[in-house]
Amino acid sequence: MSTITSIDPLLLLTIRLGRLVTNKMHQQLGKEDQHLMGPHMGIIADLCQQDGVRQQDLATSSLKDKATITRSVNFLEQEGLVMRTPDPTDRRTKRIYITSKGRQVYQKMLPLGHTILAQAKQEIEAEELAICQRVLQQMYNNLNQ
Amino acid sequence: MSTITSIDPLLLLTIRLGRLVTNKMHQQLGKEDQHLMGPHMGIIADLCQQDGVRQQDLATSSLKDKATITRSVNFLEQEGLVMRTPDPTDRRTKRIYITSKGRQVYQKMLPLGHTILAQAKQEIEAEELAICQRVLQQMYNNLNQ
DNA sequence: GTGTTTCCGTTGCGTCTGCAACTATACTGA
DNA sequence: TCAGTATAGTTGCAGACGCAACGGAAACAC
Repeated sequence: MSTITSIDPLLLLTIRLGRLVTNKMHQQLGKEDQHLMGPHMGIIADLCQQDGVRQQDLATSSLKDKATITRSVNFLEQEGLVMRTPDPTDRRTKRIYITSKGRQVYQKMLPLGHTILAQAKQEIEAEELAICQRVLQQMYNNLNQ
Repeated sequence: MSTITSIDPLLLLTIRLGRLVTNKMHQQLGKEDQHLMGPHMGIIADLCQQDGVRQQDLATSSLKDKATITRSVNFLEQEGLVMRTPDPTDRRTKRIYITSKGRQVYQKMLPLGHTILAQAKQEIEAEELAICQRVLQQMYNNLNQ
């Protein structure tokens, strides 16, 4: 992080907003669930939308290194939230499936997330939110070519 | 990071955009300067705008822990980019000043940053960029109360 | 077939990070 | 004045991360 985000106010905001949201989320979780929060939950959320993907897919969608994904999946597998199954046609790859316990945890996190989001977006017009999202997406695409 | 950013597309974008920009920045730096990039440069950028602040101030402005700032300032001091001087009226605090070498490094990073920013913002109307920034700021304020 | 290249996942290593505990100093109120 | 509290910075510790190197498996060349 940093250098460039310290130059440009818009990008600085993106970083700060992300940090702030994460902190809020963590505060409002019960002690027994805090160890589940954090970077691993992004994978759970991903899997709830598309199950049975490869670790490499999770890496690209989250913009993290595949090594990091390996370790996250290790953790989630130990916690019983996901399952690793070998791909029948390609012995290199492993397909990741979410378990029912994994879905439960996700359902538990969702309302918390929605509350924080509602607070963040209050008193902002829907149209302006849409523009904001479109601009960020465009910037991302511009850099990602 | 994550949980919530995986739920909300706008917040997911903020995280991804920040990561992408950092990666780009790092790619375009010469080998001998890459070790200067990274989280420490945010402090340099901060100091170029307001010199002689406390470490705690740097922590709050960057939303990082004061322990992290301590270690960053250690690094920057070793590299000769900043100076720690005791506060004359409060023996607990130390004032951080940027050195001329620090300013030089910052001036070196600036054009690189502007290039990447120009690429990111190309073909986006100024007005929409302004709206985007305003929305993010508002969301930040909403959460930060 | 064999050799080369490419891809998936794992592991080792170093860096960045926050939290908690600590020291030293400043402040506050009886 | 003195006890209690708050604050600035440091350090130990553990978690998360990326990069580089590796092994196994596929794909492609010839």
